[in-house]
Amino acid sequence: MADPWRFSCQGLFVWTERDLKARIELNMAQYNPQKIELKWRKKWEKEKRWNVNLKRASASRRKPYYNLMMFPYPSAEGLHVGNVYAFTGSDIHGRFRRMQGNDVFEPIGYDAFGIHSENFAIKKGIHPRILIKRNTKNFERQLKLLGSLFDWDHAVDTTQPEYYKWTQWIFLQLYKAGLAYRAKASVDWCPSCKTVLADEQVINGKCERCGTEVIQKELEQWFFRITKYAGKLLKNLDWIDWSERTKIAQRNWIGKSEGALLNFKVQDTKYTIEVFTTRPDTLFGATYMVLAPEHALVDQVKDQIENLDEVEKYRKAAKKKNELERTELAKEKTGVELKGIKAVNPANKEEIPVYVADYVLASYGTGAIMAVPAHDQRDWEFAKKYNLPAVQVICQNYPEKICPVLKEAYVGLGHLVGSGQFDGTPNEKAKWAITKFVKGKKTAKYHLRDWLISRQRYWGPPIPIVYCAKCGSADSPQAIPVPEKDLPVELPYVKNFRPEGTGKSPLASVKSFVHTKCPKCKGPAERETDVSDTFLDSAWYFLRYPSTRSARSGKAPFEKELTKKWLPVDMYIGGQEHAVLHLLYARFITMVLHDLGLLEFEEPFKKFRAHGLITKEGAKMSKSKGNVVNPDEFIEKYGADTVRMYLMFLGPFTEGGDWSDKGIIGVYRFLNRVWEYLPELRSRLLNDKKRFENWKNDSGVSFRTEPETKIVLSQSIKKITDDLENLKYNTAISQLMILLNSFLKEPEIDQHGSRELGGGKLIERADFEKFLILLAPFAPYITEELWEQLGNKGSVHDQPWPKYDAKKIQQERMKLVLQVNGKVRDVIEVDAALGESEAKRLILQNEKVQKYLAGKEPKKIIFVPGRLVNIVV
RNA sequence: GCCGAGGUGGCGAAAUUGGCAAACGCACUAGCCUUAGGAGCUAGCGCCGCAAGGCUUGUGGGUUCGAGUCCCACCCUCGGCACCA
Repeated sequence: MADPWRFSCQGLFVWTERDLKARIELNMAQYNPQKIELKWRKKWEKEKRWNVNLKRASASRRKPYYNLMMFPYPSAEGLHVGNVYAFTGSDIHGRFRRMQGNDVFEPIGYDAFGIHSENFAIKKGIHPRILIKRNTKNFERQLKLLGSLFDWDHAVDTTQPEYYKWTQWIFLQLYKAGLAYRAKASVDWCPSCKTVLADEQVINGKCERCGTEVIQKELEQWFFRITKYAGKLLKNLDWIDWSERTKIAQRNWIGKSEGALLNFKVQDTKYTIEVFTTRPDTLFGATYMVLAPEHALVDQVKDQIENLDEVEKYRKAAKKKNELERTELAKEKTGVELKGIKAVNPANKEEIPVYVADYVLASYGTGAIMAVPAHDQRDWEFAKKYNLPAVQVICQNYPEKICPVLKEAYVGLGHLVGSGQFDGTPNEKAKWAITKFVKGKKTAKYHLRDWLISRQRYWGPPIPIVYCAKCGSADSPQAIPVPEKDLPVELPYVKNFRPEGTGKSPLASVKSFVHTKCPKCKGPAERETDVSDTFLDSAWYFLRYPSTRSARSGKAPFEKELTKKWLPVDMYIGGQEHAVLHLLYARFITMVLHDLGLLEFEEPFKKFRAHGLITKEGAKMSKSKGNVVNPDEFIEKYGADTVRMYLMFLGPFTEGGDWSDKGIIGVYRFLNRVWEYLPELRSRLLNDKKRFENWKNDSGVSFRTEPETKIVLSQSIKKITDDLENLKYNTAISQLMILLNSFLKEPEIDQHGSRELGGGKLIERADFEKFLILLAPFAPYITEELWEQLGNKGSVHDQPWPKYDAKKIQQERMKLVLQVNGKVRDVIEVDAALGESEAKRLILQNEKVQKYLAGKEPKKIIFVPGRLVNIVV
């Protein structure tokens, strides 16, 4: 074997002059990332270098590890730096796990359905099918530059019939389980996107996508009963290993409140008003009631309302208002009394008036409230305006019985007053006592609403439902699910894919699509023309990845064996912005499939970590601001290794960072130094070897002390390993820089064989190899090239993760800080094992310290082993 | 209003969790090298001060031998939710 780096005695390496010359020539060439990255990319692609055999991956030796990143939406602009940031951070984690001995499956795909693609297609006048194909191709090219572990054989595209067939199949499973239902409801409608939106897609009353104010529309829509899972979605948050921030966001979104359902009889009718309240303890203070304008009771007792005209006018006006107007912060509350209608407070049997007012929402609780002006600020304001009495029933001064006169609602703790037999009870305790007293029901309500999945758009999977007038009636045709064997319901190619704003999808005008046969009675029937929400596509894609190549991929969405082996996902990395959308929906769908016996787990992602945001000059990147960083440009200039490392170096991965076009040069310089270190290492090993031999022959002394570099190396292995484990890539990179600097600074052996008498200092080839291994997850290309140039067989990426020598981290000598009254006065070098008495002796002797003591007697001396001594005077 | 994250040099940021504040890098300054440099190398670089020395982690207080880190009060920035009864 012509390995010029043959191992020799004393841990040194020798090689022939001829070999050395060839190597030096080769390596003197400048670092050319484009060249080496192309070389390895080609090779890796050809070999499908990172693909794992999903079936064969065995738990016995290499454990399967499913490393998932949020799949991108392939935009026309191409890969965003934010994408590169997320994917690199995730890939480094995958590479780290791989080197630690796991079989890592790292798939990628495209979330290509949805309004964003469609809106862009409309703007450009290009059909989304053509556009997405183009974008996807460009994305693939860019993604391949990054040097990630992607398994391209398992790529997924949500717009392909073989994928959305199963999205539709999932809809059918939910339908069969009674979890998908159609209902007429007042829903959020975006006039610009011309479609309904899910609750989660309305931000401050505006459309999440285009920022247009949403309006309310009464439409018949498909919903998923996610509220049925509210309890479980909330409870499981207690044990899943997710970023705490994300969990809190989900908890807030699910928004559980504990309270009671109470019934108020409506005088002279058969009706009762049911209210939900979190404050049943204040029931004696309820002086009126409020119904949401949409509340059914208004219609039921119409005949008895004396001012029906006024009431109807108010209801109509309320209906016209959009969400924003209705929830306007500073807005004054309005309402109308239902004259002639009285309700009875079940606690004290008093008759109280009933109002309709739009500050009460139909969509929460029961759509009706009991108003307690003394203890609720909103009720207080309303009562003040309409001269309604406020009766204080919670007193903070109990038992003094002198309650301060209220200037606003008192919402704090206290004891009950004016509440009959409950007087004197602490209010928390009174809650359930009063509930019981009036035969109410303790219950919990959630902020979470059912997931509205219908979209009146073109670019999505058609909802697999057929409406049959014969099975139902002409007025209300029956909804018949498309049989599973007839899936997919293919999305037809439609020339005019623009939404009309009629409340119907563009598919409604495609006769060949709409007219079909009823699967049940075979009579003529019409298809559902809405498509489903993009978030349904992405709610299950991670289940599909492992199974795309399986023989049964056409027969089942995910194969049992593969799913068992690879899921749930071991690590999921993605943006915090999906905390309540995608992540909640994915959990919900997984839970449903679990309950249907299709999955063995109910939580899809064992571990989730949210990465931070990349900004430019402190601002979020956006086209309108013109501060978008194009990763292509920088990859071309500096190479992917540099771009990867620079992004990770910016700041903690979980917090993001600020991109600077200038700062990237620092990392590029670092990689250049790494590159140029190789020839230096060679010449140095040769010189050191010769000098070492001379010196050894002369003196006969052997090495005693460890070179500084060895200590730094051990410290670095520990630090980098810990940092990778915690996604602290920025400090891991700084440690790699420190390690290289340490190599560069390590003095050569001088002519006498040693830099210092008796202390040989040598850098070994193995040290540099360890450095390359540590660097490999961050910069996969350059490390592989240098690994090869070192004459090594195999790949740096197949090396086991280095272990460190715990003993070497502990230095023999250490710096001891000397303090007087907590202020540092000197730092001295001492033996690491220094004891307390010796330390005290040293500090008292110290010249500088004595100056500050000024002859005063020390009151106390504190010794912290391994760190400092402090004298208190 | 509620929930969350944060405030450290000119800039991005570190700080083994209570023990040398500013690691690592960018920018900057000086010198070397070079025909040249938006290349490389060496050194310097929180603030005040000629120096000795003093001061410094949003503000004010506290605990401690010792606080960027813990406690109390307040100010500011960013993100999310928001008439949720």
